[in-house]
Amino acid sequence: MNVKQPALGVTPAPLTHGMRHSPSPRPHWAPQADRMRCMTSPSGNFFSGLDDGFLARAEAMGVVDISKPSGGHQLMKPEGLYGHTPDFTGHNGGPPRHQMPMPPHHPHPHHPHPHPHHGFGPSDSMFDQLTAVSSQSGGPPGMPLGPVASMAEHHNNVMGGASAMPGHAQHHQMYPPMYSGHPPNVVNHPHPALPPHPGPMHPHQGGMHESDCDPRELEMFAERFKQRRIKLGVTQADVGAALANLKIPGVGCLSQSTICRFESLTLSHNNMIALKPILQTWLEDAEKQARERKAELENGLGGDKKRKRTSIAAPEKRSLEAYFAVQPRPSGEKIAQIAEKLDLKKNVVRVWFCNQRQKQKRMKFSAIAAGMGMGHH
DNA sequence: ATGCATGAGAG
DNA sequence: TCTCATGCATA
Repeated sequence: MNVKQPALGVTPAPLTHGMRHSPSPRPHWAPQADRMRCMTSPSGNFFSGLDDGFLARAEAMGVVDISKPSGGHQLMKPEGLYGHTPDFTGHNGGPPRHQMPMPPHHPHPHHPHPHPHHGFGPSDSMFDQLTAVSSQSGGPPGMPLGPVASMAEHHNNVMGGASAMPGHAQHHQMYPPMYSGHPPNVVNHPHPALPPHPGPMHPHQGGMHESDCDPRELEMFAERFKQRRIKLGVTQADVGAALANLKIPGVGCLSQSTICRFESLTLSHNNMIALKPILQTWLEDAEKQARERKAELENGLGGDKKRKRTSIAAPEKRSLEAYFAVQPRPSGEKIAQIAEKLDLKKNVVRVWFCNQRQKQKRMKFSAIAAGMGMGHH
């Protein structure tokens, strides 16, 4: 039932266009130093020695736990059989949501999860093995992208800062396709030609300004958005589903996850910028409707197959983190080696690294703001 | 709220 | 094969 629709992405090209050029004030998402431990050392490529040395050393340090490749992972049961589960998320691939700003949904409980971050301190020897970290991906760190291929291309530079990471200067995909992931719920139509630039998004939200690229601005918006959303009694999932009702070309619905990430600023900067106008439009629309309803009152009127999710055990995860610290971009071969050592599927390891890299890049304004000397909150 | 996964687009 | 946007499933 909840078939994924090959819809295009949510973000209509123009969405992001408008301000693409504004010089990003600064590297928005400061790479999290901690994790960014991609040290470099004169001796060649770190992982090259993985098979032997690295692992052994890491293990010795208690960083890597090779001793128990106890099938580091297990697949979780499809059904969320936890006796309980359903919090607001319960209706995930569920039925289409009702209208928009709908009825006040119960506030959702949330369990804070402290993530104990293991402070594995790779020894020097470990790092000595690494270095040219992303030599392959090559681009000069901190550099905004090189090849100014197409017009469209330079658009995505709003965040050239992305290249703060060693191996990230490589490609910069164009903006439009941005949201072309595989949005299951996105109910929009492939919108082929979207004017390259202007006509920002929607009449509703008043056009984009450079301020929209400002991390602080985004942070504030996200905060306000959340508060107002809650005030409307709408859940994150509701918002995501309601987006489709906006009828904005190319914009379909989004998942609770995405809305949540938007509010918590854990999306990439580009993504935040692209989504902002959409959510802003929704918010204004929803509040308007709420007002209308209120006025009326005062006037006396009146699934299918579930995907398995691999769960990587703590020891294996620690090992992966240790590897990641040394080399966030291991080659396919290294990945295979790691996978074997940890008794994980190669693909699982590969995806883990991809996700880890992506995670690093997520916007965390708190951190950024702090780094910017913005002592608020 | 977040971990792991998918898939498009780019190189 | 990587990045990136995004989602499902789960804690």
